Amino acid sequence: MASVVGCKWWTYGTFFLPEATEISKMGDAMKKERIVRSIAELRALVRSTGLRSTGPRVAVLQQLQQAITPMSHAEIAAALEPAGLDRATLYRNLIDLTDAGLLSRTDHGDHVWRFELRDNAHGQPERHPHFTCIDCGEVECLPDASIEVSSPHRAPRAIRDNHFEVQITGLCDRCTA
Amino acid sequence: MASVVGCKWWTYGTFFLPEATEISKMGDAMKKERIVRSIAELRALVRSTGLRSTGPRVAVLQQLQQAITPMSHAEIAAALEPAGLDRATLYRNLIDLTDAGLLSRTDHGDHVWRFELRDNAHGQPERHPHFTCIDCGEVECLPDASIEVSSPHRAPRAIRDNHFEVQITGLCDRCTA
DNA sequence: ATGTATTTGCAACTATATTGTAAAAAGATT
DNA sequence: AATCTTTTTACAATATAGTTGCAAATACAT
Repeated sequence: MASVVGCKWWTYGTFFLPEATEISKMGDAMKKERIVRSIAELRALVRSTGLRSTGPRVAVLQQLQQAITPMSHAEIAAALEPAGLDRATLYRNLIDLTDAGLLSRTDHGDHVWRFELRDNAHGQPERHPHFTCIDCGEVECLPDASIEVSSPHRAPRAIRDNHFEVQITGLCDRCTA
Repeated sequence: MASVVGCKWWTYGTFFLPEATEISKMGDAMKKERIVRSIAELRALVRSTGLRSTGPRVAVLQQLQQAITPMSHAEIAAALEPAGLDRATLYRNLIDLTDAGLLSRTDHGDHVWRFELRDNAHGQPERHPHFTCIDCGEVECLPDASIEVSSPHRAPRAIRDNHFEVQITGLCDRCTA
């Protein structure tokens, strides 16, 4: 008799996200921007992109909306594998949700892909620069206003048109001390 | 009788670098900064760091001093493996030369480590921002003056102290068209 | 020339990410 | 609610990137 295997995601809700990330650590600016969506809203959000609303996808979105910084595949897997999520499925979902425009996938200078919930609230996707510590790897969100990119002659048009992402690397305060 | 294997690097010189990268593609600013060192100078440079001057190391430096943009491990390997350089040796040398301060290792936002000759000519290591195309992956060096980072309250100290690297991603002119 | 520590080349290995697939689930239709 | 079609999942197998172990070869100080 075959052992019972299969999807453990037939329940949407409480058993996801065993450890909630501490939202209290967020800066005020980040807190203000944050929109916390219900399970039903997340399901609708997924379906609005044409993708089907599945347990793993909602769990990923719910995890990321609780995160205070972009999360790597490994970090998300650590949070959701205990509940039965498959690593390959997670990879595919992260790519699918990114292609669908719900997530952004960035390499913050430390050679690790990190995923972040995109806030498309105001039509234009919200954007802010990130600071990554070259020592401990911690990623910090910076206010948008902190970077001024001038456009010298010969600079790519994307810079002149303000269509770009900025990534800063250095030693964080904790690792400097 | 054992087959003849071993180091093919006993000759320093001409047979390295089968295809020279086109220096003519460089912008004027980059050209001006460029210092082209002889084999003897490169050997001395390596030894000045405490590392031994070996064929593979000099070949790597010579390759990078001809490159107009940072090069990935794969690109360097493609250039030097035909001459007999081992992949693992290349990995180790890139790390060693980086640790010694002769190279910089950066991820330009596309999840590929790239290496660049550092110009320590004026005591302070030269630094400039990079622009990486999110479509074709091409990396472009930008003039240092093009980025202005203001330091808002709560920003990491490294930003205030001007100790950081800047990486910009977007669509390059070719991929925009 | 000789001796010693470093470095190389090769192979084995780990970690990270992708692909193939049968079975299961989502959502549309009845 | 039952059925149907397409998408998605879970597991396995595979690919890719990077690291480690070690005997032989090399660099370079003496």
